[in-house]
Amino acid sequence: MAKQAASGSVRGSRTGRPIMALLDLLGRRWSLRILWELRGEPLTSRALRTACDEASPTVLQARLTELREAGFVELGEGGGYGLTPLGRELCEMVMPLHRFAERWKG
Amino acid sequence: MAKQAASGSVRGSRTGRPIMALLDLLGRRWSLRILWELRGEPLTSRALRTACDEASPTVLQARLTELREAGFVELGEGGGYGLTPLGRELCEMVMPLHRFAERWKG
DNA sequence: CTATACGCTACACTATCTGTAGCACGGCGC
DNA sequence: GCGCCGTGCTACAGATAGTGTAGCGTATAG
Repeated sequence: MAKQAASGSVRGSRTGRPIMALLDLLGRRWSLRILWELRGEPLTSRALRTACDEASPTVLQARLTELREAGFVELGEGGGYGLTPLGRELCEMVMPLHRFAERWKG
Repeated sequence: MAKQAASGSVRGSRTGRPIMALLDLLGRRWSLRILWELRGEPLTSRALRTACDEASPTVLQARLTELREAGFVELGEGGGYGLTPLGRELCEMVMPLHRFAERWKG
């Protein structure tokens, strides 16, 4: 499953506008969550799975591959997934959501 | 479809942490896109559908209901969907993604 | 009474996600 | 060598969510 990931066109990028591709990529299940859970130090695939409420490894692996192809996540040499500088930058934009969420459902 | 939306628990909020509920809500297909398309003036359901690349009305309607229950979107008296103050605030956090996306896939 | 547009829904089909199991590879103790 | 874990990653059946087309009920015109 999950095949046509990032290389040339992500679903939603039919218009060619990068923002649409990004919105689509982040709008898939667990994408935002993965970015969020990786905000600290790198996690192994299993630690990530635990952090993500035991989501099925199938999707996690698919998202991880997509996010890697997009250049946001990388697999460290000694194992464990971490954010690339680009991914960390993206993560910075997600962080404010934390405080927002607290106010939203407090 | 689309039943257990926002009221008490959104999928992913099993831990009770608001950020997870928000991340989950925004991580559904078209959620972010809808927020993005509504950044300007209110749109009618059909205009929104057109803006969203002719996505099926089924999901759009489902997302719209969820976002309305979450308090981010509202249906104006004379028709047309617009952002609530809270939704506009959330949208402000999505906006920076535009420039980021441009640099990402230039 | 048409004609149009609104928000919204039904329904069959397809894509995507879930949950459980298990693979190949690599270290580590024995 | 041997098992024993822990990696990253995959298979596959069943469940869920999304797609695309059609159409409803209401309202506002002409």
